[in-house]
Amino acid sequence: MQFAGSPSPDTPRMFLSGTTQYAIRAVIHVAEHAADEPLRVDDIAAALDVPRNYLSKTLHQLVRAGVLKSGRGPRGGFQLAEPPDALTLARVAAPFDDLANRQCLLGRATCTSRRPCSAHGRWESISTQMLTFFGHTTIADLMAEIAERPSTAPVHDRPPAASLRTSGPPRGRTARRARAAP
Amino acid sequence: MQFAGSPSPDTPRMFLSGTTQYAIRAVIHVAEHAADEPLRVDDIAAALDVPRNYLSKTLHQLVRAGVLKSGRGPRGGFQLAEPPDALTLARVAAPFDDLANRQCLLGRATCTSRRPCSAHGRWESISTQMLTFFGHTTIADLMAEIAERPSTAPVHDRPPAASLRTSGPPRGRTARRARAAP
DNA sequence: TGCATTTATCATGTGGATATGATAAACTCG
DNA sequence: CGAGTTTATCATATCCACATGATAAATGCA
Repeated sequence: MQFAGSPSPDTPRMFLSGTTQYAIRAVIHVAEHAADEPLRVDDIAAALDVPRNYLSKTLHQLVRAGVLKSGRGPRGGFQLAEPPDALTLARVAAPFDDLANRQCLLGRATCTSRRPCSAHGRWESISTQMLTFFGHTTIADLMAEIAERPSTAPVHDRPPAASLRTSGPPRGRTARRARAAP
Repeated sequence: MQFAGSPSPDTPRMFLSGTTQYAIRAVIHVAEHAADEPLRVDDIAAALDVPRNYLSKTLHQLVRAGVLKSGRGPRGGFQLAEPPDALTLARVAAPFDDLANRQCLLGRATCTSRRPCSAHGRWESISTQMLTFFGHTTIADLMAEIAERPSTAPVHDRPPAASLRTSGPPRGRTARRARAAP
């Protein structure tokens, strides 16, 4: 099956907004790092290759949404506010994109669940599957396996990760970031 | 399951662009009318409750795409260029929204079919179903039954719809369009 | 032919998503 | 405390989807 070879717009319309994509990727990236060491915006932005200042604002929204924790100053940065298997994509996307509230496929003002339009029923099953996907898939599901660990083991049975900083040992701070300060 | 009660944006992001929605609805509306009488922009815009001039431009793009035919002057207007069961949603949407070319869910530049990102496989099956939906659903599938019809019958167990008009009896043509010209 | 009708095209406006740069505020540590 | 680091916030800038209004071009008909 091969859709019409029309001219079509340059940038295909994305399912998730750019900001939502940034948010999910950022949370995944944070989750893939040691939980006891916060990640700075600069590092996240560099890793994702997205604009730093814009990402900063986006991360802040995730903090307000309770997805991330943040701290300022030296040793500041971002950490997960909850374990990765508790963070669904819907939860991460919520501040930017209300996935649950997608309405009539054709934008008909008169289309309701009472009087659905002709496209409604046909689209609904797919639409429902999408909601389920975003509601059930968690950040843990999308994390790359870190270091040693049976490659496909579910994230569940991992040790509690030392209570997310707040008290852990200083841990060296071995010269990450070779950026020369001017 | 109940997504986070976040503030969330005012206008939920639509799956199809507004213009694509206009286009599909317009084509359905044209298809629901007698094939031998062109429909004017004013009538279509009024029926869909969308801005007239903008719709005009959109309809013209459908003409260039071979979905509609148009004529100017008195007795001008728009008609289908092909029978409704030959017009898939993908075909109608193509000039505005390249559905087939949706890329990585998370917008990752490095995500390819060779090296898919962690979200890729999980999303793919849903994504594929959407493509199939738009590639298989036709305008004929979405047309309201014209004239007499059992009011709430589910769409399934309906008789095959008599090869979808194209040759049925003229079916009345009772005084449409009562606009008094000034 | 001349006029009314209707689509085609052009010029421009508006709002939101995305992005940038500068400044303020909070935090750590010598 | 004071200096350096890092997030939080503010003030704009840009681009595109969507929209508006005016004008041009084509068509049918008296």
